[in-house]
Amino acid sequence: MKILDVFIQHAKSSLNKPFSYLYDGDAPIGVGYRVLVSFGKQERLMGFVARVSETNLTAKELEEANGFRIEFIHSVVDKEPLLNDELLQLADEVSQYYIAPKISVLQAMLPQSLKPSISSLRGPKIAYEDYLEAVDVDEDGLTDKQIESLRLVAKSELILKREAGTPAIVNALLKKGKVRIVKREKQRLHLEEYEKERPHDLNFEQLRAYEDILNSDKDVVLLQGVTGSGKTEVYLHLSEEYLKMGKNILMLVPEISLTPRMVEYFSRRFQSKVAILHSELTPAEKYDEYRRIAKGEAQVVVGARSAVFAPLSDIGLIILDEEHVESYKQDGQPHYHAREVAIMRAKHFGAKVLLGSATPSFETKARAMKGVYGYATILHRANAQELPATEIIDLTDKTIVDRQTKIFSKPLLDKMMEKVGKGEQAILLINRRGYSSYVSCSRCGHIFSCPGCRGNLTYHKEDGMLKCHHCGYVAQYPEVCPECGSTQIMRVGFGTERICKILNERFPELRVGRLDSDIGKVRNNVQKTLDAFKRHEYDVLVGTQMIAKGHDFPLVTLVGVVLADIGLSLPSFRANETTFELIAQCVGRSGRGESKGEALIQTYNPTHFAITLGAEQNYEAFYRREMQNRHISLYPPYAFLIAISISAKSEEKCVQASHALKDEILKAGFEDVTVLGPVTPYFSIVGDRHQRSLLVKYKKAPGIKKYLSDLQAEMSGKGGVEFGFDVDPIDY
DNA sequence: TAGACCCAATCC
DNA sequence: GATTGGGTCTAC
Repeated sequence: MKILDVFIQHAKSSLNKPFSYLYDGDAPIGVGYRVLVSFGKQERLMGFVARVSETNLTAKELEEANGFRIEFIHSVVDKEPLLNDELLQLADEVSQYYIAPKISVLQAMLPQSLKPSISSLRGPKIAYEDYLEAVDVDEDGLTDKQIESLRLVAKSELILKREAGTPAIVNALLKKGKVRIVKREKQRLHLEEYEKERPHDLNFEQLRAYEDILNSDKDVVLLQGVTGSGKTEVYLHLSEEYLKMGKNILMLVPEISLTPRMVEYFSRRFQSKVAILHSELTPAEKYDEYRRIAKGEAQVVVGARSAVFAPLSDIGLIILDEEHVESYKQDGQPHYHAREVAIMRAKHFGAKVLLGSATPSFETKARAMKGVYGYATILHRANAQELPATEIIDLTDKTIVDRQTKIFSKPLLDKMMEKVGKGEQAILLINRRGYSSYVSCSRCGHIFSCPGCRGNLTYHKEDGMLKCHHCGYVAQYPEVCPECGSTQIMRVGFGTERICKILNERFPELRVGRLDSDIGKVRNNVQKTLDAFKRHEYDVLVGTQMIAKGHDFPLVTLVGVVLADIGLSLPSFRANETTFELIAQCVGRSGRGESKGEALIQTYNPTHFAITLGAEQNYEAFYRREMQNRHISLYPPYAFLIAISISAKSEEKCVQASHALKDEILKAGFEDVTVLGPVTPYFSIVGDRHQRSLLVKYKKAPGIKKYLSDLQAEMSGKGGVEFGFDVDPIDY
């Protein structure tokens, strides 16, 4: 008889330990198999086998020896282990580094249909999907959420059922005959066949970088090349070299929308098989691709963050394009960073990691300067284009602001119309992160906020509703102010929607496209909008950071940053860095075709160094200057950070526990550890729990993660207090 | 005093 | 994460 040590599907710190089960069946079993088990009063849970041992004892003897009864598993789910030794070991390493429950790491590594979770059994083999079609758009007697959903369906002709709203809402609409179900065959991934293409010759600088990388004795190399310097060409030549050696390539891009382009590059260049892996594939597509890779049918894998876990073997080279981009760090648990995971994996294979960027993250740049990483540079644009002419526009000068629109300056509007008149295109960039517009009463100043989480509600023109970006609450747009009864309700601030509307009012003939995360929610819409822009169906594209990355639009000769300051006001030690990056990156977007580009940056802080140096694309000066700040205040890369979030139903308990935890850590006797806080985070209540956070800072504190992990195992869950970690947090 | 409601402990 | 059992609150 076998004893199986099993991790239960629930990713909770108090369950982050193996539970023992018995098995004496004939089906093969081992580490990396999933099993169905009962757990307490829960009849059917998924478990993941982490250890197998033989025993000669009977169930009864085992019960006496252990002091508790060991149950038999229900069944073995898999016919073979889900993960190989390399990936199992990686799961351990990631779980330890990020102080995250092991099961959460396994769940992040595997595609939906293979996750150690009971939901994976609903399987990817579904051939049909339910779509919705609007039948009757009369909104009488519907709830706000139902109206929102109905309007969405009506607007989109045919929409996936699960994208139209929660099942409860959609079912209510179905029952009332407002919408009906249309069945459509589920699309499997279709990879295009591309014509083969001969390698392009590298120019002098590219060649030198290529050789520097290839000959470097360092495992990790930073390739710092200005925007438009042809880093991709270097990636392709290096890949060719590694493919020739019989090694495989993992190619990571920061945004899902960048994968198709990269896949095309690789497919055109090599006859080798390319696989795609990212979170917007359907579960079935993802399952197919995952299996293909695991069976060794792919030599190149292209994908976003989670593709770093692709079951590719014999990896020779891992490339992270635009390595500084924040989206490489996962928001939720486990808070892993694809760059660090890539380095862990590369170590196992003896592979090389190539980090490419025009504006490297400070962590990477500092390591390259210290000689920990190798360093290669490309200082000039590939086609010897000049960098765009950049102008900073001071919005505090009221005479320069356009009276009608209030948010645009005259130079920006003039320049935009001039370019469009010449048949060229413009991009307007809005940095909305950490900033939301709101709706308020202009008589009494009442601000409409979300009853659930206190976030401000924002107005959405498309369906005329107020929405909470944080929790998804929806309400009708108010006729009168609930405080004073006034009807003078106004919308303050701006988002992409409003910018588009203002432009349309001011210039009705202008064709304006919009791209932001709201649009991005509907599958493939991002790509459609980008393609349409590329085909010149729009003159101007308004969008968030999404458009500042990677895409090549030859006709774009003007980039306007509508308000550059927003990032600066964020309460983060990275505020300057992200502001600089945004400006430098998007200035680089302009003028990639024949004609010289221009960039205009509107700001209330025209002399701030992050903005002036960003406009010049002077990374080195910015790096030197900002590194002094980091040094003085002891932030990365001069120190390591671990953010701890503490939550409890009672605010008092939460605060108490936070202080207790801080004292505990300080008492533990680590030499140079400081603990900041507790502070109240921006969203102080999530669900029905109050939140506080601590920040642990250290330069060198061996064993601190083990200590924190043990502390969590010991204290978590007691007294209704929970805590979780974010190692190397992005937004602090 | 039954039922509603909340909390904390437990799960192999 | 889900379930439960025991404690307290509350409505009649």
